[in-house]
Amino acid sequence: MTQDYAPKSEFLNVLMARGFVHQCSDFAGLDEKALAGSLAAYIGFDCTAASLHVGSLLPIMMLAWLQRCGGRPLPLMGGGTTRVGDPSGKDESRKLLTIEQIDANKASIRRVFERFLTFGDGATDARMLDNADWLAGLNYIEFLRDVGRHFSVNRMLTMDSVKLRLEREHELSFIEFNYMCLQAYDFVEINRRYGAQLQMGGSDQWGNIVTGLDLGRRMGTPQLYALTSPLLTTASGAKMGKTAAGAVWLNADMLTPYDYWQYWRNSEDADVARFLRLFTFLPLEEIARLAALQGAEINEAKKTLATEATALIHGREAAEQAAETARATFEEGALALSLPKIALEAEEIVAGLGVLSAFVKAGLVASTGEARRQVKGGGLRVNDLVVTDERALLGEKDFEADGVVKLSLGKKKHVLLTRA
RNA sequence: GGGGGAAUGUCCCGAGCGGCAAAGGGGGCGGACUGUAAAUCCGCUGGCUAAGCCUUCGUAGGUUCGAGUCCUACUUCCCCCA
Repeated sequence: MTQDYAPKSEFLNVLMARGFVHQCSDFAGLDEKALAGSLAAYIGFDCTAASLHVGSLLPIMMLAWLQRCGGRPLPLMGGGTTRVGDPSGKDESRKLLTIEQIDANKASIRRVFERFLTFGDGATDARMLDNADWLAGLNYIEFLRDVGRHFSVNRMLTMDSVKLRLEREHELSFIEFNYMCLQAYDFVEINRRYGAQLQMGGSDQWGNIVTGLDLGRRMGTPQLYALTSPLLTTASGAKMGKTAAGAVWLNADMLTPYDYWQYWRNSEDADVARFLRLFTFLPLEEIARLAALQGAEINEAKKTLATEATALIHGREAAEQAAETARATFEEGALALSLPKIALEAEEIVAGLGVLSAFVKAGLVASTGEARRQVKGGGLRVNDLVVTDERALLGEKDFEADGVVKLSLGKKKHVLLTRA
């Protein structure tokens, strides 16, 4: 839904050229603000998990570009709203997290932003916000009187998200209805406290953002703006960020840089150019060159994508290390000692460890039952030899010259067993 | 408040005359083909000390040789009437 608007400001220019823009409440107005300089914008992130995943990367990149274009990024932690539990995830309201959990998550998530943004007190320095600061202490009566009266239920009822639910006679709980109000109030509060005039977010947030914009008008803030990014799916339609092992986490302690690199390396052909534009800072000319590659050459583009994307969150060194590990493993078929490792106790090795349990221990399969099935399907290998006997034992002899045993599931997943 | 329906393999959807480890999809994993891609085809998709054993159909009881299936109570959700 990207408009034909030709932006004058660098910020909008970059965002539109790279495919970040889905909808904007007022291109011209926002463009002018951005051009005038010191545009402050925020994006909300919820803290229901200890790490953000690739799904959150897109908004993070938008903040990063804002800063690079001379604006002030304000990542917002939903410390307050998370306490209520976001009900927008249709069915069962998810279980509420304790305040301790939320705080721990918050602290853990925070670190990711430091990779992308420069924090501080200067005009274009990022600042981490937390809506618990103003929401937690809200007084219901006061809130109703000062803020609640500005919400037009009539208007809210016409919003797509609400209208749909009503038409299909789906349940829409009171708390869910109110969530919008809290989120809208955030916008006003953040404008008053930090001068943000722009809220960005995924396209599913459009309604919430616009409600905030509306509330601002009624409560006398300067003109506010909304900008949303497209909902990201892979070319074949799957949601981003899900793998068998679970979400693609951004924190290194929840997903190794190597696995993260692999995630991007395995992108579909049709996604590579788009992902390069969205998830790397490479210049568009360079991306255009990579995007022009055909056939097997696209693999070069994928490697660039993987390395660049990994460098952003894990650092250049870790990214290149991951690239090298992959190169040795896949292109030379060599034993890369930098593959993920699992240490075994000496006694286990002497006693001999069943192949099946070895794979379970390595985390490549979930149970010996699954290992057994994989053996039947020819999916397990020890030191590159297909496992045919599920009763085989791993012992001293299997530790090659390097002192490790390579376990592989399929062609892509490898783990090394080492001696403790 | 009255009446009617629903909850199934802990990823999702969804069949299930009292013999059921439980149809079928989707998703996922593995194999073949390729380029660590897509598409296509094939296999697998409760656990274990594995020709056997154990645990699953909202929860708790009951009937029965035997219960996902029948009965009772409870919980949650949905619909209709008030």
